[in-house]
Formats: sequence, structure tokens, C-alpha cells
Amino acid sequence: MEIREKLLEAAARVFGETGYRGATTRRIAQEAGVNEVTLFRLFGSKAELILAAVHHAGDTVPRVTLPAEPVDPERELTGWARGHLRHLSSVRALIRAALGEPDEHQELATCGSQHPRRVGRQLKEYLVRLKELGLATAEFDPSVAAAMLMGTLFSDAMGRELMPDVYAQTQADAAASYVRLFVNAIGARPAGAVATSVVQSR
Amino acid sequence: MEIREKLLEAAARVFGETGYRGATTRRIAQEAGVNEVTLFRLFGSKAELILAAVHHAGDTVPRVTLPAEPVDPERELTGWARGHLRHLSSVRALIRAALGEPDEHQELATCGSQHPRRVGRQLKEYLVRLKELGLATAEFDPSVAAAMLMGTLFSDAMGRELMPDVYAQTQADAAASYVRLFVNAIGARPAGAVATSVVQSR
DNA sequence: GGCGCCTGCAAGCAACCACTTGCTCCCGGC
DNA sequence: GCCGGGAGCAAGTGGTTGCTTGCAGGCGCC
Repeated sequence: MEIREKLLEAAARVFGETGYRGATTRRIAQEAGVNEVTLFRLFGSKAELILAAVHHAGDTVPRVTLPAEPVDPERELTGWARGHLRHLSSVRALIRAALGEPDEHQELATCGSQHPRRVGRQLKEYLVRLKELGLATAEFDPSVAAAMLMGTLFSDAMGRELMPDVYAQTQADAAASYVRLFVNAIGARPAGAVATSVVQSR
Repeated sequence: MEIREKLLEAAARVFGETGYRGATTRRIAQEAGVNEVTLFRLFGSKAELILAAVHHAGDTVPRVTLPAEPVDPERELTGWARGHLRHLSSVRALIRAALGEPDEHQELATCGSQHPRRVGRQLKEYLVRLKELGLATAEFDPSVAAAMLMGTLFSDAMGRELMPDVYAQTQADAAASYVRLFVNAIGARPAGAVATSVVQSR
């Protein structure tokens, strides 16, 4: 692997583990197996290196997609939620470190917020389409609903290891449970289903 | 105000703004209007001061409560959600700083997670009671549902200022919208309501 | 008055930080 | 052969950090 890339990955890893101030150039260089001086020759300064590392990490995320034409909302959303949740967990350390940085490094947080922002927009458009197709019959604001599901997954990814008692299910099962509740919330059902009436018993 | 208390509040504020490493003893002392030496004489070390400050901040949180005997789930949950969301926002900086700290300061995060854990348990018990009373008729796991609502509020508090385009509503309105969706999700209705059937149109 | 106790002030310590300089070595292209 | 550029190594710079020391002043209590 190229020296540049080794430094970028080491920087992202160390930054995720220890934060900006904790990510010393010595430690990054050592972790990358590269001389510290080389780090400065390639990136100029610590600030530029870490910013480049965060951007680099943001560029290499897998794409999780929702279909443009919904057919089975619960199934599609479940697959999507599992993928998104898995991705969030994999970059959990980085997100937490970036969020914890003071305002002077706000570029880190804004850079890291680009991806969830895109994903959220995609989810919202999917929900709009669900309504248009009559596959989601409850009254709801797609933006708010999207924020709700995105927020649920985000919090799961952030808090799961910290509060294992709260998150008892496996991640994949939890994603499915969230989606089931969400599908209830927006009154969604598969395209093939006939118009049914849900009778609240008792 | 006592010198001890001034130091605790300044420490919490500076720690929230700049993180552990950024919260230098010089700056904390200056912010508190106290000599730096006094800080060490009172608390022994920076680590003990900041830990005490986080505990102190956690002790002085307002209690947001749910009734033991639900009557009108949407109304009760909306009030509760608004209160909880307002509280989360007020300690947002502290939470983000504590979450961003490396594992070596994990006590900070665990200390900070005590309160949401308690609140989550309370919410879960409320949901259990809703089911027992037949006020929530959908099939759902109270733990998962509680995690979903708590996570939604948590993410709102953390992300609102970072992504204002995603969170267009005011906080109070957003809380009400979340709760409305949530009420849909768990099939809840007021105690006085007769058993109704929700017909999915189309 | 005298005795503790708390606090402030000035100075300093060793450790660590980001970053620089000057040098050597090695390896590919001519 | 040799030459230029990328990389390593040793050493050092000025600045900041957590923490300590020594000393002086104020304030209550006997």
C-alpha cells in the first residue's frame, strides 16, 4: 500500500480512538509504520492530514440504496436499515470523535454529516413515493418520519456498546424491529395487499 | 457561590466546549475566576476535577416524569418528550464531549449514560402498562419501542444544530410529531376512546 | 495577640507537543 | 556511472501542559 494511504488510514483510526488532540503526529506515523517527518512532508500539517483522512474515510463508504419504485415497504426498508446500521456501526468511533471536537474543528463534523444528510434525503423521497402510491396511508410528514428512523438507527449505532442492556437484540434483529414499528407508524403495506382494515381489538 | 462549585461548573463548561484534553487546568481556573493552584489543592488532579464536574452536572438534572397510570398516551408522551428533548439539548455539549472521549476515560461516558438509562427504563415501564391496559394494541416489544423513541429524541438533540435543514420544525413541534408517529406505531389511543377500526383507504 | 486555614501570586519543573533542519541512503531513469 | 527525488534518522526549536514549591495576605476563633 502507498505511504500516503497508510498515513490516511492510520490517521483516521487514531483520530477515531483518541480525538484530535490525542491523535499525535508521532502516534499516527508510528501506527502507519512511517517516519514522522514524512508525514509533514506529504501533508504539511497535522490539521490537513486529519481533514484529508476524514474525507478519505467518507469517500470509501458503501452505498445503501432504496428502490425508486417501492413494492414491499417493510422488506425494502428492513434491508436498507440493516445496511445503514451496519455502516454506522463501522464508523462509530470516527463519528463520535468528530462530534466531540470543539467548534474550531467544525469542518470535521460537517464533512461527516454529508453522508447521513444524503441518505436521509433518499429515505425521505422514498417515503414521499410511498404516499403517492398509496402504500403509506397514515398522515405524516416524510421529513419528520425520515428523521425518526435515521435517528433511531444512529442512536442504536452510537449507544449499543455503551448500553448493552438497552440494546438486547442483535443489530440485524433490532433493525427489523425498528422498521416494523416504523411501518406501523406510517401505515405502510405491500403493493399487492388488498385494502384491509386493521381492527384494534378490545 | 462557593469556590468549589465555581470550579465544578467551569470545568463542565470548558470540558463540554473543548473535550478532556482541551480543557486545560489553566483555562478552567481562569473561567472560574480562581487561581490554578487552588484547583489542584481542592481536587488533587485534573482527572478528578473533571470526573467530579460530570457527576455534578448529572446530579442537577430536572426530573421528567410519566404517570404511573396512563390516561391519554399521546398527550402524556408529548409532554414527556418535550421535557426530555429540552434537557438533552441543554447538555448536548457535555454529551458530545463525553462520547468523543477515548476508552481511557470511559467512566465519563458511563456516568453520563446513567440518566438516559433510567429515563429509558421508565418509558419502557410506561409502555408495558399501556399494553396491560389495552391502550396500545399493536404487537411490539416495549424495550425496542422505548429505544426507538429515546433514540429519535437523542439524535434530534445531537444533530439539530449541525443539520438545520434536516430539522426544520421547532424542537417542541418536532417532539409532538415524533410522538404522533410513535403513537401510531404502537397503536395507542386515549383511555376514553371506544374501540375503533382504522380503515386503510384506497 | 496568636494560631490555623484558606487563598492568591510568581516561578519553575519535566514531559510532551507540532514542526524544522541537515544529513544519509536507496532506487529508478538516463 | 550518475543524478534526482522520495524516504529515513537524529537532533533540536519554541510553546504548552499538568503539577509543584515557596511565600505572603486575609479572616475567623481561642
